[in-house]
Amino acid sequence: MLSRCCSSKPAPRVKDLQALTDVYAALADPTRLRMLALLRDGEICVCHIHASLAVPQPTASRHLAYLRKAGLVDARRAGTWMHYRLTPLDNPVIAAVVDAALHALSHAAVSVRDERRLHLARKAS
Amino acid sequence: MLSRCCSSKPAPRVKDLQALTDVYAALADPTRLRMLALLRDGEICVCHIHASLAVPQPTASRHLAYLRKAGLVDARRAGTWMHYRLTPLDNPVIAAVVDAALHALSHAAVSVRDERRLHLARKAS
DNA sequence: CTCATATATTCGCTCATACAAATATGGAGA
DNA sequence: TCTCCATATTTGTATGAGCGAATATATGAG
Repeated sequence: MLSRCCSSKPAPRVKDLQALTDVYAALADPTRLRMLALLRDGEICVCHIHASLAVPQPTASRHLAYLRKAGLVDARRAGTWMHYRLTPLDNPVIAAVVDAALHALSHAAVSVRDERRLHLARKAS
Repeated sequence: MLSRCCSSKPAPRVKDLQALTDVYAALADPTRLRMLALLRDGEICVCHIHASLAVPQPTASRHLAYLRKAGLVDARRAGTWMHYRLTPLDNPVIAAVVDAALHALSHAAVSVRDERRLHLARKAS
């Protein structure tokens, strides 16, 4: 049987599976996973994201738009630059899924490399 | 920075992101999620799966093959019947991701309904 | 061997997404 | 206003997954 867990919490719900499958679809791409891993430490502008991941700028923009539509990231304009950050998720069930992804990403070698490039890019600017 | 967690464990690794994105792609479908939720309680034969989910048999078979190729389920033949069960995952990082999915599914109303139909189907046979 | 049942695969189609390249938008500063 | 730079979107194309319907395989019974 589906065990009754976290019964003390305010009854998180996943009404239908659509919300869940949308999140998983957003996570099912290496470029988007690398972006989320980078954003773990706070907001980053698009220029640094596409430099750190070494992907073309339109590609970065498209994937960030995808993540934004999926509700996983927020954007903030500051002059010419757009800064992206992880969305604080209100649904604890979804939040746990995303946390598991971020945790898994911390074990990926490519994320460590991306982060190193991010620090270099930030120092250079 | 990507925080150093579970440092006491035997160094789980995600060499490239392919393994991770494959898992997320497998999870990005409502039928497959419902199947995994059902399999949480142990192995089930295909006939009960497609009856519980109320999907055509070829659809059930196709999605089960997908999950098997993704390494999330195993199959065992017993005469005419095929019994599927969750694969014990050796990679703890991947296992945590799947556990998060199963936990999320325990909060989905549709999973509760599927499970009820499973009990009815088993009683009837 | 033949039939019936359980499971798997193929076919034809549609839709969504990925990419590269080009173009458009929008703010900053001269 | 004009121009540059950062960012976003569009276009055209290719790939891949989903489904329903039909068909194929495999096991057990007679």
